[in-house]
Amino acid sequence: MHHQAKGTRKDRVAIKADEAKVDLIAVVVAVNDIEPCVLTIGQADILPSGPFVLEHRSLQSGLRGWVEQQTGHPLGYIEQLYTFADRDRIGAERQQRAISISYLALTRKEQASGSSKCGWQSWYDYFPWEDHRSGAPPVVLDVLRRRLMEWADAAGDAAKRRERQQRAAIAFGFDDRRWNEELTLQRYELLYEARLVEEASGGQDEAPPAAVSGKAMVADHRRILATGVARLRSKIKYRPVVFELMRPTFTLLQLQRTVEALAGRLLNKPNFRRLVEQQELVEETGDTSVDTGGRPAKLYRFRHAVLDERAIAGTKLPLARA
Amino acid sequence: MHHQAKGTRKDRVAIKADEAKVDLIAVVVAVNDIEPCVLTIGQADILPSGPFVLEHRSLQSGLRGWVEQQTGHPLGYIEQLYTFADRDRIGAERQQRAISISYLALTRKEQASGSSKCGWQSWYDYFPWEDHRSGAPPVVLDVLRRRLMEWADAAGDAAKRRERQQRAAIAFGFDDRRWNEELTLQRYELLYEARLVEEASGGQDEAPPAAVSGKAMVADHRRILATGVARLRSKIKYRPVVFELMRPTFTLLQLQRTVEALAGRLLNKPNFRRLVEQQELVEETGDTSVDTGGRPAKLYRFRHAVLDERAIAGTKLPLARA
DNA sequence: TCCCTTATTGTCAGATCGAATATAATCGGA
DNA sequence: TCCGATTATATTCGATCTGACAATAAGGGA
Repeated sequence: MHHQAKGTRKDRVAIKADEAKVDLIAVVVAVNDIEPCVLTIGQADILPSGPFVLEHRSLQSGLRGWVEQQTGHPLGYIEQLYTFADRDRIGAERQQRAISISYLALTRKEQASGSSKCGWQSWYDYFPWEDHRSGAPPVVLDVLRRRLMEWADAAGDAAKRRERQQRAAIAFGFDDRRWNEELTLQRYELLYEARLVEEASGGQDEAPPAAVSGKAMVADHRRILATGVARLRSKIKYRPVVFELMRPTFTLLQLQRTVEALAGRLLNKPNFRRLVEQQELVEETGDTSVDTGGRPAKLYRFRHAVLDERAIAGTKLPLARA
Repeated sequence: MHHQAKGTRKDRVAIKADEAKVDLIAVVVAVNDIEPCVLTIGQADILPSGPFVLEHRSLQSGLRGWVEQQTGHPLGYIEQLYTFADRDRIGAERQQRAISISYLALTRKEQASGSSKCGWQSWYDYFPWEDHRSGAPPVVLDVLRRRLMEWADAAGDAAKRRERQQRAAIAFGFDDRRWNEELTLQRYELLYEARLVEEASGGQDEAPPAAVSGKAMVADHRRILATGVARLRSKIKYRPVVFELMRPTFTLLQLQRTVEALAGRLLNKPNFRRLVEQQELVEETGDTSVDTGGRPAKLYRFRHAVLDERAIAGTKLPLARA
């Protein structure tokens, strides 16, 4: 659908030469007990992906096809993340554009039919600084903080130094600022800019700290993963998407642990209960769980009716600030 | 970046044949006084767009180029909206995919260098049912309501009828439900599905009501516009993007009118003031406005510092519920 | 039975939000 | 110049929401 108000006709000629290769790429998320996981292939450094071809009915179905073929895992909920235009890729014979359309998908591990080369990897292997469930990880953040300050000090003028310091402080919550779990992407991009992640330092350039900078991924996959994490952390606050990650029935504590795993921070139990219940997101099944010590917990199921009733209105899960 | 875990090599062959044409398309928004406007070309039925070609450094710069060329209007703030894969377009000689990457852009009308064939058109010419600043528009909604109920009744079984009724009621706030201004896209899609907008009824099919179904646009441009409206209505609540639409200095009432124009609903004046001030989004210039009757209003400017300080944290403009 | 663990319910103060009211400043006309 | 119309700005009040903490309930094991 190309409309020209004015301009020359030579564009018409250019169009033929400017076709692009379109890739679909998936951030598939599941949570088991307390770890948020992403589906990977290869050496746990590649996100499932493949080209969008004519056979595909739609972008979504193309994505489902590739993920299922590469990992044997059928997808449920999916949503578009972002579209990147990768730098002119080296097309052997001629210049060509590569477009990557990324998606976020939510499932449960069990749905996997024990297939081949796919693996589930914890988010926090790639982003060790993102898990604040036991407080801010001290070792990791101390190292990163030092390296970030060095990076800031290396800037040209004083204004730039201050700007870098402030950016780092906001993103990572330095100087008794509040940690904001939604800034995952900004944090990764900051570390990239400061060459503190492997992907940024062409090779062993400035040798970033080992266990603190996280596991690297191919190309820009880790950045896409960060985009997915950020999106999901934001979305669980106003849409009932967590339930895509839950078993058909669950206890409220399991639900809470799942949210906490995604958010990377702990919640207040009574308050969590209150909000889930007063929003009527769940209903009791009547059963109780076989639990591990302590009083048995009631089992709940998601009230699918809310999807119709409130249709995307307001469904906020409260994330504690403490 | 195409990674295969397994699968045949024949994909490699397919890739060459499966290149796609990529289009960039822009929803450019400005507000003057009290009307939210979108930048159009043609008979006010086309959004600025053009192919993404090799000359473009990036998607964003490509978009800026096309908009500036077609409308003479430079863009400031832009953000990606959504990527569509249009149904296999009729490529004359061979099958080909068409990908549309849509963007939302915010500017001010004055920045236009009085250029050629472009025009600003009120949102509400395309979506007359979306403007609730003087209450729900009675004529429009009454007609739509009747037509939607007819559509619901035309469904096969009773379950489907009820489901359609409920969807319509939620989207449009029937039966003393609350009007949710963010559901612009759902409402348009519902009307499309019910064939109450011109784009859906192939030609003069079911002749939708004239002034109530709004001005039509080419292809799926009106749907993209609806996506932009919905995104912006959502975003102004948690990011200080309104200021992209304001002059360098403004009164608080002007700011409020702008937000109201976008949201399509009225706000409570003291409360609006309170939130803007307590979030320190603005600072006084010291001047007062030459106004139209009544006490002169202080002039404010946006505190650009908040962009650094809070970096995308929480900046909610309160939209009244009444 | 006591104690430990976890579930579930309840309370309370502070922050927030919506609505309404009160005061201030300017203009235009009597 | 005084008055009222108009708009800006400031303040108050009550309802609701939120976060933090405390209290009670129900099971298992020693």
